[in-house]
Amino acid sequence: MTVPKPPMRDALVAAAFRLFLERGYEQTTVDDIVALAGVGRRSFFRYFPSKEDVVFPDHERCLADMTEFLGRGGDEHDPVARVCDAARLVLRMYAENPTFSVQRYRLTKKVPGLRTYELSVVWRYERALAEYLRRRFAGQPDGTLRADVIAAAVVAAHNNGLRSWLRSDGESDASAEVDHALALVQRTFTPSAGPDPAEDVEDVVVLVSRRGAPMWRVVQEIEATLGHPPDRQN
Amino acid sequence: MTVPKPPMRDALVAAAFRLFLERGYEQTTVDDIVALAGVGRRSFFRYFPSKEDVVFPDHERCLADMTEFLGRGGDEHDPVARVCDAARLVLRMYAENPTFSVQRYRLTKKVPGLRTYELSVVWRYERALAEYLRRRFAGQPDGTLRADVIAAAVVAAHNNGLRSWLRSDGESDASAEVDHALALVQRTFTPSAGPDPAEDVEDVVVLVSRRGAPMWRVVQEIEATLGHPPDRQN
DNA sequence: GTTCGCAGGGAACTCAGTGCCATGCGTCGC
DNA sequence: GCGACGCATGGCACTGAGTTCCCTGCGAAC
Repeated sequence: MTVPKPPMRDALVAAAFRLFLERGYEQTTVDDIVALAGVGRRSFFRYFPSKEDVVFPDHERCLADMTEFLGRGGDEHDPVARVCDAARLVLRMYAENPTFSVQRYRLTKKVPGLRTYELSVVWRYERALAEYLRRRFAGQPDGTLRADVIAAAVVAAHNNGLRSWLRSDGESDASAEVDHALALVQRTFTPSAGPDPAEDVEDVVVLVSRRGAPMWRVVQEIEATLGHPPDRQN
Repeated sequence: MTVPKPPMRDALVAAAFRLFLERGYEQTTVDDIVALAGVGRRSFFRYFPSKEDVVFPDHERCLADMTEFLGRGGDEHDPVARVCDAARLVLRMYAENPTFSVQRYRLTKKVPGLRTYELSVVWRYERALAEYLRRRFAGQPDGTLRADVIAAAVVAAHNNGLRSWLRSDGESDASAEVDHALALVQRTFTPSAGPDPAEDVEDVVVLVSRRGAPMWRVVQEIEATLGHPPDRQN
């Protein structure tokens, strides 16, 4: 894998952020960065495909981590809980370098180009989650639709918590914020999570009489059958 | 407002798409476009801030329409239903020019730069929806969180239906696809004020053997049992 | 007719990103 | 020890997007 870290890459990131912070992103040219880092211009683009990439130096690795996390099974767990855990990987990356994350947040908030770039990164996370859910929901009615919607909701909740933390300059409790946000999503999409500590589930047997009934009605019926009420809102 | 349509703008769009389709987006330079349209290069950037903008010539107007739609009251309706209706404005714009929309879809699917640009456009729609919901949910616990999540879910559902329609080359029923997708979201987030359209649902009978099973597993079983989308409301 | 305003044209510039090749440097084979 | 090879880096020139500044033509107003 990535055995030792290339020093040049880090030097470029450091130089870039120094200049971005003191004179702004758009006012800084790639030539400025490489001059400060003392390397050739061509080398910059060897490490970063574009000027924007230097602002998000670790997202590529994080995305790979998430893909790997979702790739290795976990199919015995609730799919929604699984993607929530996957989202927490991103939070962890942000939380590893609070000051860096806050600085970057301020940058992306100001510069439209960086905001757009960030969107494309977030989109890739969302697609990874959605693809996983699509696999888990394969064959189910509206499987891909539910997968897309849940993935989007998870990402939105995660970002809501994350940004709340970033706005506090990293003072608040990032995990608590995101956990709270993700809990809401999980509650919403896991149809009335009752005693959830899932163990042996082989012996689930279901009988539904009326095939034409709407799904939400079926769920309601199940909830009534199981005995715990659908704890709506809070 | 925009009294008569500027002919030059349309000429540029037409010329651009001719070239994009026959030789690809990245293989077409702005100089190629203005040469074909018979206008000066400078004029292109007067009408479109960037090369990408020529691919989405009407989104700016649509976004203004949505903002206006959400701006004028409607506060007596269900907020979720309201943003769903707002999302349908976008669908309508796509449906107005099916062939154009399908061509553009194929382009954006291939070209990463256009995909990214589209994301930034979609993001602005999502923000408009979220801002509206934040206003509606102001003062409520987790108001902004719920606003962000619901906006994301609505956009995801809309896009799911929209893309399904685009993939069918505009043959399927766009409204039906999107209505179906948005209905799922609305059902999920509207605090279940009872069975909504409530028709023949009395005869749903369910039997679940194992009470300790996780809810998601039960639902999965039900869906497998039903084997088909149970709630296709035509 | 002169003047004002404005839509468009055009040259020249900045800067991101790419392709090509030279250079330096360490390692391996002999 | 010596050439061969691979690899990281630097240098340079080129394309193409986007911008700045200024020119031209044309219609309306006075």
